[in-house]
Amino acid sequence: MNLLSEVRELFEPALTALAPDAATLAKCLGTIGPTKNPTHGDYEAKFAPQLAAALKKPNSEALPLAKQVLEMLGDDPMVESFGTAGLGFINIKLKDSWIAEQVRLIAADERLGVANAATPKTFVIDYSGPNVAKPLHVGHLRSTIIGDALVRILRFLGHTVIGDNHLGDWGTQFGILIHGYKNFLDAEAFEKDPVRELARLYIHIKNLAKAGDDDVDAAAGDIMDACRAETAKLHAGDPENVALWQQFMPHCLDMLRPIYDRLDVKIDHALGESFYNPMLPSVVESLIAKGIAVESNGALVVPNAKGIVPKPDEMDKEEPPALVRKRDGAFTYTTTDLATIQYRLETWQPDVILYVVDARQALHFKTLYANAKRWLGLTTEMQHLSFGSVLDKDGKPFAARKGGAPELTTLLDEAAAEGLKKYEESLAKQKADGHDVPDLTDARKTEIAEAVGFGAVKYADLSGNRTSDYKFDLDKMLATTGNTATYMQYAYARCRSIFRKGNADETAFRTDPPAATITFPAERTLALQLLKFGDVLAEVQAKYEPHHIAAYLFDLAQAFSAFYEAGSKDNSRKVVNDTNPPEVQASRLLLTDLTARMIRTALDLLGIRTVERM
RNA sequence: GCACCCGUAGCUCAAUUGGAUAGAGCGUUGCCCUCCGGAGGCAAAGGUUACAGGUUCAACUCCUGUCGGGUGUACCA
Repeated sequence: MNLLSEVRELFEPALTALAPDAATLAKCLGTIGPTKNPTHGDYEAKFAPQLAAALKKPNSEALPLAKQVLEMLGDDPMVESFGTAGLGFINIKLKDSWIAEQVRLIAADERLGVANAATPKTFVIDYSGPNVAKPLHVGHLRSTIIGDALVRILRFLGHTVIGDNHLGDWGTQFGILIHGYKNFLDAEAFEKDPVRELARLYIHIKNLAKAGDDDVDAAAGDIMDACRAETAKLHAGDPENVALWQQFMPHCLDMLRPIYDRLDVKIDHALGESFYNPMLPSVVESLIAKGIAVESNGALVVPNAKGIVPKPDEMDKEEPPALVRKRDGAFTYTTTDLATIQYRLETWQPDVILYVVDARQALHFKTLYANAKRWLGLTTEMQHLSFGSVLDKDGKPFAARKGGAPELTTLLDEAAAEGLKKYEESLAKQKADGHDVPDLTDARKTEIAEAVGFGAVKYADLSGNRTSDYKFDLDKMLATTGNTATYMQYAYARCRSIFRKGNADETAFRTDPPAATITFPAERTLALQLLKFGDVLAEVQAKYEPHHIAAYLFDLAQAFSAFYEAGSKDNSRKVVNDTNPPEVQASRLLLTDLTARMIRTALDLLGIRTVERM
């Protein structure tokens, strides 16, 4: 079920006959879409002015052209009526009976009418990628959440998706840990809880270094040099430091695991920088052999896009080259990323590689792609899906200066606490209003609290398409009214409750659904909205923009609310009402159950949980 | 200096990628539970889409310039 495609197919024969070339045809079909303004009907086609222009006809010919197209179409079981307006815009109203029948069809489908991709592809999605030696903070959230949603969505659409967590497990942060371990270790604490002690050491060193920055203690300023020296020794294969790295790594991964678990994020692979370390010398050799990398200033570089290596004093006019080996012989992240691309191509043969990484690395990915292309001659689509960096409530960057970004663990704790608070408030209110509400077990309450709290945090990331910076505002993030995950979760629980009240056989409704009928406007709006899920997923896939799902869900939940509210003013419009004809009640229960399934499926694609009661 | 991203209601964000009257949520104001779940619904107020030009039947969207914010600018990743 792809509603938009079906509408476009209606017009395709006529437009093919009239359009002078394929480009015009595609452009004309592209103007067909859902209406913004409901008075214009359900769908609209705005190709007439463009088609007239392509045919070198004056604008006054657009409206007659639109009418000519409509005459070529004839009748269709889908369409109630066509209309034309203004310059030649065509308005399309779908037939109620057709909508109702489509609803019944998608209800019988496990996939809710969403077709598998016509040409399944293999995707590698590179996301999350934290530096493992330090506690995660909110800045790591976006990549993890957006990447996870894309994995879920593309997989649902029938693609092969490989998620890869490109851990930062080989950098300076380990020098910090090693230096800390050698100089500031609390052996007893390390024995008891290595994860906590490593985190403490990291923060301790950073604080010392920070003090040095402010010239409070000049000697402390040298501490980062000491850490860098430890990093260099590690990379040079110093046995003691390598042994420490091997000792630390499992603990570092232990720090990450609970966070991913709480977020319901499972990443297929975690091939970090260290994994590629052994391959780097051969990458560089190959770059030299193919004449791609050249020596400059003692370092080994790949020339910039213009094919030149600017001299140091020209660097402010020309783009810099990409450094693949430093003067001291160490490799860079460009080298690692090239090795990573090569490994991914050989191992998975992907059609597409997506990087979910913040916008500051835009230039790096641009040159990386160009260089990988020259080096490997790859045709694989590579795309950097960028997003802005984290700002504080006042819009200032979370600089390393003061405070810094809150830790993720703390954020998740607060989110769950807030979820619990909201639940208990709601519970108290319902009791005060004389409702008979069952006391749930603590386990159930925790389930609700986490669904609500974590859902709120995720939704904050997934409901917007901002490529600009991300303003971190805990209160807004955890809001549970309005356009939030909670609103959708609540709508779900309410659908489930109403369906239970209808006392109908759920399984039958999902395998051999009753006929749907449309009896009032809000019911029609809901039914039509249910048919649009496939269109939305197609759009999400085309642009890798999950936020359209959030917009869809909000529209759906609102459509359901309006459908439901209609019953509070008019008993004949209630979903469950024994005085209504049985087939009317069955149809409304079908819409209710289908709404619930749709919300649950769509939230699941965003990685957000639902609960049966809340 | 150069390059990239961004600027939409008081705040946070949408806008079918050039289409009809720029839409939501929060906040503000006023309504709606004799209840099929009020974590809800209805309504009002709030806009020269940063500014100035240009392109065309049509511009938040494309082009040029200005202002403001962010980021990047080879030996950190």
